[in-house]
Amino acid sequence: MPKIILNIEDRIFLSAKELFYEKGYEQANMKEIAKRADLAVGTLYNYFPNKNELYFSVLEKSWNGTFEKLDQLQDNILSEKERLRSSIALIYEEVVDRKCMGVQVRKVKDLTGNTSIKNIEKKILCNTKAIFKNIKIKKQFENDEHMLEKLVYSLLINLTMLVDYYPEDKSKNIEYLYNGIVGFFE
Amino acid sequence: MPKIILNIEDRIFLSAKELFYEKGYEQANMKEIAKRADLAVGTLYNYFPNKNELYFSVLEKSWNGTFEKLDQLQDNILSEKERLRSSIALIYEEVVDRKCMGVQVRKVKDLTGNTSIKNIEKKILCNTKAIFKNIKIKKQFENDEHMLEKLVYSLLINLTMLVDYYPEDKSKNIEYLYNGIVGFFE
Amino acid sequence: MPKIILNIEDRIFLSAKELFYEKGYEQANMKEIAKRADLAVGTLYNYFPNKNELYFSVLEKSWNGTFEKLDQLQDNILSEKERLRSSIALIYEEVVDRKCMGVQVRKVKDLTGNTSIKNIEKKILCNTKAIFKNIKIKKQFENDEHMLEKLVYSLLINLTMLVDYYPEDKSKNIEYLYNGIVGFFE
Amino acid sequence: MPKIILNIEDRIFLSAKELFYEKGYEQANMKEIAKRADLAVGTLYNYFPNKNELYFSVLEKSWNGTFEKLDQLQDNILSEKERLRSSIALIYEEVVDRKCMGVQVRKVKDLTGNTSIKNIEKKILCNTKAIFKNIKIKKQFENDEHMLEKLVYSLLINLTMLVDYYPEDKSKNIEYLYNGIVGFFE
DNA sequence: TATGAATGAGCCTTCATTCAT
DNA sequence: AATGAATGAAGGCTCATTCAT
Repeated sequence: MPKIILNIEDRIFLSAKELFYEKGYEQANMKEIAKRADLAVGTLYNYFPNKNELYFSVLEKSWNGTFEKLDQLQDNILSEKERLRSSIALIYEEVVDRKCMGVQVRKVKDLTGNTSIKNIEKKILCNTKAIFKNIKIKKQFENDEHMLEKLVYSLLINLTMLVDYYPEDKSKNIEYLYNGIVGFFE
Repeated sequence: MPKIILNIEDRIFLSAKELFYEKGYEQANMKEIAKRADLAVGTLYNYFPNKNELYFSVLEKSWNGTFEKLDQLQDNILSEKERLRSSIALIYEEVVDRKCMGVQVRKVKDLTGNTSIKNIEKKILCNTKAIFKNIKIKKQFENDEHMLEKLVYSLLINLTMLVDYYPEDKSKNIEYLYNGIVGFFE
Repeated sequence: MPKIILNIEDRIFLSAKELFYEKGYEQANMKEIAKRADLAVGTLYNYFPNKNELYFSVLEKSWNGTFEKLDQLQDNILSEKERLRSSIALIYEEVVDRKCMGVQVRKVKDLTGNTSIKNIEKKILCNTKAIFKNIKIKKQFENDEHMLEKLVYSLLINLTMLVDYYPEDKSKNIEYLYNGIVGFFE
Repeated sequence: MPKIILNIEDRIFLSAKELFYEKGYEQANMKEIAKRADLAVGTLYNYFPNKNELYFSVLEKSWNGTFEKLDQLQDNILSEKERLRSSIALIYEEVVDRKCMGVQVRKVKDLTGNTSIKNIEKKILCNTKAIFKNIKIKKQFENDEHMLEKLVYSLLINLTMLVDYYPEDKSKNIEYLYNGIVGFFE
């Protein structure tokens, strides 16, 4: 298989994604991101105005790819529960293979006055909620208006944790996630 | 009620706990920790060799308090499920009221070569596992040897997320956490 | 009136002059100079070896234009004092309308080891001195061998200051400058 | 004479004043200011929040010293013209000996939104104007409402120029400055 | 022992200059 | 000859840590 030569923006994207994923926002630094992308620091700034926006761009773009695949999946002719399981499996693989970045972004500095973070979260929330479409929540939880949101956040952070702590357990992890969710549905 | 005069170590502990909790490891800085403890920066270094170890000490001590209370709870004469619910409620209150610091510590710098983090995680794991004592896991999950660990981590990160995102929902949040777990038990 | 199409060198000259005049040497940057000249940065370097020499070239050329006009003025059949007043008025208008760059160039970086600055100053000095031709200095200042030079520098920096601080006061400013000088002549 | 050991603030003040004087705002850099003061960069920031405010503080303090001496001079029992000459001589010596910083501060970046510059200029203007107290302007200039201001600025920039270009000419320079001004008075 | 000013490595960012196209 | 993306040295500033008092 021929080695794919990435264009510069993709190289920055990949390098930044890896480093933000490995070290988190604070520990990752621009010099190292540039180095890993085999570029000079200045070049990063031709594509992104600063570290903060690079972070959010990477975060968003990294999720956008996942959302597209998720969208396609929702059109499949599967039972609701089967679709849910497949969706979880898909997100799981995305996080593992593409090192999708975390959801717990609240503690990251946001120089735009927290609008960037809020927007990204909203988007992630919105897109991931779709996997619960047509599934009915148990009566006892109907009075919790944030139920779906909680399930989304819960799914995502549990998934991140499992990938991080038990990287070998793929199928068991997916089963775990699925089971943690269906308990809330009829 | 007389104001309790805390000794210096406790003052550092409290101040550091608050700031690490509010701002996270990176954004919290030693000068501010000292200031809030009404001490000089140098004094911090008489009690803790550096910021990193201060962080881990605070993290550990902060959990130790919770573990003690958790221990006492396990001796109560309650049904297993009731004990579980109470335990979850207890941890929830600890995190909210006493500003217990997070579990997701993997991304924090660890100058000891990650031994500190590992140790603390092990301890948290071990102590929290106790809340599942005598509860039987569903057959279908018996082959997952890390099941209990996963439940612990899951409980703790979900709890942190709920406290962070839905601070007003206390009782619903506890119900959510409880339900997310019992689904794995018979 | 047809738009005059300037050649590249003139476009650079104009753009650079404007920006150096508006922002000073440090704050003006090559990218913006290129942009205003509707050129690529690289093109600037085909005409001038670096920012520093561009600056001095522009400075010199900018004064050359003024010197030519000044030269023509000296041939007029006017009384000495009238010629002096007209010369001052001419320089004043040059600085205002054509955004002639300043004289106080000593504090600007000079990569040539200050030879460029010295040369330009000498030239400005020499050419501006001409406006004092045939005018006799008062006895009491005859022993100051730099008298004429001082008058030139003084005229130029005062002029710059007046244009900068009191841009609305044109005729009063010229009167001020004239009066500041004639006091030294018989 | 014993070497005076300056306290840190004075060392910063002196070092910064020298460098700003020699190189101007842009060319002077914090590392070098620190080095010349035999201090670490961080120390500068314990005394001044940033380069910009350091500059303005130095500028202001540097003039304040001069103003005090100027004040004392105004009380002397001298004729108006003699007082004027002495005042000019005093300012001249200040600029030479103490490397008083320039007045032409307009082109310096002002992060406070130009309020700092405006305030300092106003102060310099106000204090230096005092040397013209009780001296009557010639009729022909009475209609120029900025006359005194212009004379102040003019005096100061001419002085700076003379010190810069003809450092050896002290007494002739003072004579030049005096003469350039009295021409505007009766 | 407590203090807090001094330290300086290290970070983000800018911008004059280069060079492959 | 013109282009403009890539380069990387250099600058301002922060903050964990030290150490003289």
